[in-house]
Amino acid sequence: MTPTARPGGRTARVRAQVLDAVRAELGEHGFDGLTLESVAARAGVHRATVYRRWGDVGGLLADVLDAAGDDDWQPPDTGSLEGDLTALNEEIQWALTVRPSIMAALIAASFRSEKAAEAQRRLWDDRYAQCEVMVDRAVERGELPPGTDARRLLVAATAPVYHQLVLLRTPPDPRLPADTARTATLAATAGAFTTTLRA
Amino acid sequence: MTPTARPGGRTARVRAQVLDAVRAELGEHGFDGLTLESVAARAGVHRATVYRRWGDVGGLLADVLDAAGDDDWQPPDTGSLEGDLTALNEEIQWALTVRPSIMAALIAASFRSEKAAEAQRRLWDDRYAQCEVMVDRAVERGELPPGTDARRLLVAATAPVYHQLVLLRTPPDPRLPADTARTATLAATAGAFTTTLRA
DNA sequence: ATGCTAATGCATCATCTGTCGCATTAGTGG
DNA sequence: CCACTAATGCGACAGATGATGCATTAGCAT
Repeated sequence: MTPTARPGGRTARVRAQVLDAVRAELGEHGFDGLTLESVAARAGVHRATVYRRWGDVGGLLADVLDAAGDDDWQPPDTGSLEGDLTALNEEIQWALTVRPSIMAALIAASFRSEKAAEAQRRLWDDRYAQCEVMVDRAVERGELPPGTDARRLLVAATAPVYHQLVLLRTPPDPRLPADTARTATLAATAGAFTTTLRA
Repeated sequence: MTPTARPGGRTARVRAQVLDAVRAELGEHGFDGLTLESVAARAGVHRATVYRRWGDVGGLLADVLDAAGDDDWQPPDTGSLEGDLTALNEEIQWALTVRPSIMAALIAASFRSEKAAEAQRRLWDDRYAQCEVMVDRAVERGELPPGTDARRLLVAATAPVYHQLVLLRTPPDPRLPADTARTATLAATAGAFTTTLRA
């Protein structure tokens, strides 16, 4: 949006109507049933407007994510690395299984829509960067050796959750977040992610 | 295919032409450029035939996978668990980055096509089941404690590779397969995947 | 209030995706 | 060889997706 854009009443109202419609359609019909036409109809907004402003389903989902505006999200801080990773994985599992799951839809859309892929990338970059503090705290507490590569640890801790729920499409298992967190913690404690231990 | 189907000359030839065309189109235009129309045109086969027989792009990719017929695939056997997991991850990394990557395309298509999703599921079930022998061997060698959950270990060892290459879309890193294998091995050695150690 | 223009609605068009009835060809068994 | 029918080609159609020119409405600055 350029500085001359009009965020006034109608523009904002259209956006709100459309994003509400996305959430409603996604909740009722799932990702497969989410079309630009159905969103426009439900929002009472003209198709051309939706195409012009959001481009494709991926663009819609990306904007739903933007509108959620989790700017105040904080990484978990439970007092232990394993607790932090478990809490983080619980959040991820929730985000992927809740109905409607914007996250799951965004991932699915990202294979077809550059807008969705970009939004996905930004979100993950932000979240992983923010979570690095969990690793810093663990090092300070003496739980982890200094020089632990935070990003690699975080990916190792969270990837199985995404893998099971998104790629393998297995039903959510309530133990998955904690199991995966424990695995990563054991590996990290053993120095799996320290850069100084690798020649 | 029912017992009365005709795998005779023309039917087999059409299939071969179409599957070759899929590979060629995927290699030249990527997943985004892969359409049923382009495949039919390139194969010199009528669109209606391709729709009838394969249904959608996912069906085409699933059949390419079937035709590859890796019935003789064996899990790696390097003499150590870490070596086996590293070799397995190298194969996965290769399969996801080679051009044309049937695997990457199948994953992308699986969010839109039940045929692709089903083919994906079967392939993963088969591969993970076949790889369990790697864990059995490690237990026999005394590398792992008895009662190690093979599936959980294999998912933990491979999920970061898929996560980085498929979901995060990061460029392939030649150290990724070995790093990830080492992480899973350290965790497994520490008992992360033993069912008896968890109350 | 007026002028300017961003944003939206409308109607229409083009292209893509998916399907279907009919005709033709190919493969099999007797 | 003939009969049967699975598989394919053809042409046409329907609906979905995406885009566009023009008209209208809305938001902002003066």
